[in-house]
Amino acid sequence: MRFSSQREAILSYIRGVQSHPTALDIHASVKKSFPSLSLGTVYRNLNQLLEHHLITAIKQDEVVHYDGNISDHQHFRCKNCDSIIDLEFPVRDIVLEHGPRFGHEIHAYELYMTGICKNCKNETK
Amino acid sequence: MRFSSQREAILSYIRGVQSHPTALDIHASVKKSFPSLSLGTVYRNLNQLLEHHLITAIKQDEVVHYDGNISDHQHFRCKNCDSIIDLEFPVRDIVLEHGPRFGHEIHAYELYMTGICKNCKNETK
DNA sequence: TCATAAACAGTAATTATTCCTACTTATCAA
DNA sequence: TTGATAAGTAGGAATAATTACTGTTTATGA
Repeated sequence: MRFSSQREAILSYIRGVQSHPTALDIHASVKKSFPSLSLGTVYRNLNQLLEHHLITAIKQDEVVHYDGNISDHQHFRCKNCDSIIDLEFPVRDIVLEHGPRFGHEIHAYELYMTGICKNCKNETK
Repeated sequence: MRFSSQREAILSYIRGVQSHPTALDIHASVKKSFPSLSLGTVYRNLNQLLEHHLITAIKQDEVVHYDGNISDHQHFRCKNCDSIIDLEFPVRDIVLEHGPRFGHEIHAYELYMTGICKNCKNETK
């Protein structure tokens, strides 16, 4: 995989934010420094970066969100403000403990939660 | 919510299979007994059934899959044969145990796994 | 420096899902 | 049992996220 300046800009943008941006978000932001950046290029690069495991995708929503944090963690989406928040649960442990008895080869897992985030909960009080 | 014959046919089809069908699958199958059934009707009913918690949706794939089993369970998708298999992990326990310390109100959770299923693993041996 | 494979921009195409409209049907009160 | 009406349906148009295509540009290794 080559590293074009567009690709680097896209990757460093994703790595630099906590917000789990969508392809459109990424396009809008990176376009500021690359005015000619096309949306197709964003998608192509996202797929390349995914294939090389440099980023991950969150697909539970209608739109795909991307995450530059590739450490083992989970996601929580607030139904009120729609933000996606990183959380850490010991999912790996229960997958390793209970997984083997089903007989399948489990390569990856993902725990996704929804509800009302701390901020929204306090605001409505 | 009224119960039209189409709606009943769609629900009983989903409840009667283990395969986690897509809207197209459901349309194709239920159309055999309701030749005039339109795809729009299938989608509208799926959304109604979801709202009333009579079915659940699996959104990790490119296409949405539907599940008539509303008990607490998890899903595993085989990357080889693409089938989705029900599994039971004690996810509820770790969400109840570790969830509260983050301060968010967790309403729902979903653990999704991918890998190679038992059958495909044995076939390639 | 050059050859070439990969990447790019721009645009067209695809596809799952939703929306819209006119018609039909289930339900419930009189 | 009959009407009124709100909900449901079929069929097709519209939407929107994503992918594919084309001709041009650029990164990389020899």
